[in-house]
Amino acid sequence: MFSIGQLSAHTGVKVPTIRYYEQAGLLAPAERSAGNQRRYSDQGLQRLAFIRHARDLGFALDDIRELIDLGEHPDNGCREAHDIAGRHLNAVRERIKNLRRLEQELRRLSADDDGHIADCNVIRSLADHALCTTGHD
Amino acid sequence: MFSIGQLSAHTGVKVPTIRYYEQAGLLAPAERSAGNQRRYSDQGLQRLAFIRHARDLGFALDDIRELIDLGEHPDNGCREAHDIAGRHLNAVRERIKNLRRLEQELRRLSADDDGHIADCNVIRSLADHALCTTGHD
DNA sequence: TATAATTGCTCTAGTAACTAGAGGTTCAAG
DNA sequence: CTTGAACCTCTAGTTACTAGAGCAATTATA
Repeated sequence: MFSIGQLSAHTGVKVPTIRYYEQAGLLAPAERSAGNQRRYSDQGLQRLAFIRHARDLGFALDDIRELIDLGEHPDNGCREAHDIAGRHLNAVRERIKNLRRLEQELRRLSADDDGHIADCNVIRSLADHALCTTGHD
Repeated sequence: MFSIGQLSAHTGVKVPTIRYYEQAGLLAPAERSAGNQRRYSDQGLQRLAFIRHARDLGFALDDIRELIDLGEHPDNGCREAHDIAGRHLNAVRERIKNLRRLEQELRRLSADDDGHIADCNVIRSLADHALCTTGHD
């Protein structure tokens, strides 16, 4: 049995965040000690590690809730789990594309200029979208 | 002079968002009509376009506030503006790197398997970080 | 010009995913 | 047995908006 602090140390998830996950319904309400402090089993640790991992991969809490549900009903095939992961993969690819365009323009925007604000590329480029070559709309 | 709706149409920024920017101090309080409705000049439009563009590029509102300040004090060189943009560029590159790793793992995780939840890659991989090859910690 | 439809106003509250703080209790070490 | 760290609950703050209530102004049509 771990205290919440030990669980936190094992998973790298901060203590208030663990409590938050519980009240958000991602973790089942923990057992309590005689003095009302949370106590966790290995199972609780597994569950939190799952959540942590999924969060690291950028899954939203709603998605994670769904994945947990799927994992607990072994009969329902895993097509849905793949759907969630697939959706997320697409979203990630979109984000990479957008960030690449963005990187380009930021690089251009950061190009050296002569140090007078009136001619400052950064300011001017932001002010005048017409100067923008990458079309990020 | 534009109404807030026209400004919105011109810039693609939603009406409540424009009001929000005003109360957040990014836009100067707009002039008002006899009946207390906001009226905007070309200047207001320029400013909002600036904000919009910077937001599209992912700058935080705090950064934008700072960039606006810099743009309004022409004497202060533009080194600081470059600093902000540079910092942001680094952050963007970081994010791209992370997302690439993430894409890899998601792709692996989405690989086909046999449709029984007990053996589902998605669930299993999320549950057991040891299966993860990409080291996203 | 009268009226209806649209747009605008302010204010409050909700969103995601936490984080921080107040004020008090329990636990583990010495 | 006492001290100090870790724990408890609860409320409120964060970012960048978005949604809704309830009412006022403007614009278009009759």
